[in-house]
Amino acid sequence: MPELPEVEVTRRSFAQAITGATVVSLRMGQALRWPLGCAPQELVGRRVHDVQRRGKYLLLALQPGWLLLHLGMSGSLRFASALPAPGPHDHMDLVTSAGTLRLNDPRRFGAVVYADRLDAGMALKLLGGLGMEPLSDDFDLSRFAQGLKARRSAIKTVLLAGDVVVGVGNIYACEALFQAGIRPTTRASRLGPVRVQRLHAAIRAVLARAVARGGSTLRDFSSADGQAGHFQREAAVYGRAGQACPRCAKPIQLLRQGQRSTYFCATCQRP
DNA sequence: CAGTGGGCCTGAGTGC
DNA sequence: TGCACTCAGGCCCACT
Repeated sequence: MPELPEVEVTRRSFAQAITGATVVSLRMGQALRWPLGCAPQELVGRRVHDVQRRGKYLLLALQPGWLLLHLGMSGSLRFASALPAPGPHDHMDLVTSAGTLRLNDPRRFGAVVYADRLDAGMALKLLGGLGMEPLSDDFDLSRFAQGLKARRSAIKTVLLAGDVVVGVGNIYACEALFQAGIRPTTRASRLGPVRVQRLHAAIRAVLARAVARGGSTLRDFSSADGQAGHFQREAAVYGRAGQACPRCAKPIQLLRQGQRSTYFCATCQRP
């Protein structure tokens, strides 16, 4: 489940290698979440001059234009000079002068979208509503507090929604709330300044550490150079229902919020 | 208007 | 062994 750390680790694993390369061809396989938005051959000859990230989107800066990539839930990228023939779940091969960027995504929740510019059309629709970047200076404590104050739903739901802060998926929402000592069901608007500050710091800390560990490999995530992540070994609560809380040794609880599993410690995380 | 829940997908896991 | 069923979850969108 690629969340922000996995997407960032993926970005770092091929950004340097592809920067400066020229698109040789683009092959699209089965339909993904949205259509590409242009004819694949239109991209031939364009130079890739940067690989950026916004939330869980990877943004390939072309000259001219942008290629937006989203890994959905089961997507992963590979970048190599030689790849085997594409399999049934390989939905994109971006062949460049430096190597081929391949998207593999069994569940096809991912997306590859071309946009002339980021501030119009489909790109604006996808990126326009995104919240603050948690690992950048953009993640301002007072704006975070303001954003939470305006929301009456459960804090975990607000984190997942991504319009206050981006990139915090189910795993890292559970972990950050544990680290901050906040019950996932607590209404966001009821968090006081001290707990908001703790949560702000916890989100940064959890995500930064996950990036440093190469992300979480729950099923089969790996970065574009094939490296698996290791953060899942350090998870305090996620996926550990019934096991001892690392802080107080009481059993970790599991509940459903929306359609999602929430893991928490009823002792360490206060409503 | 904010909030909630459905649907998209397929592979792994479970129970009979 | 094999089949039917459930679950995993990011994100858009229809609905309340």
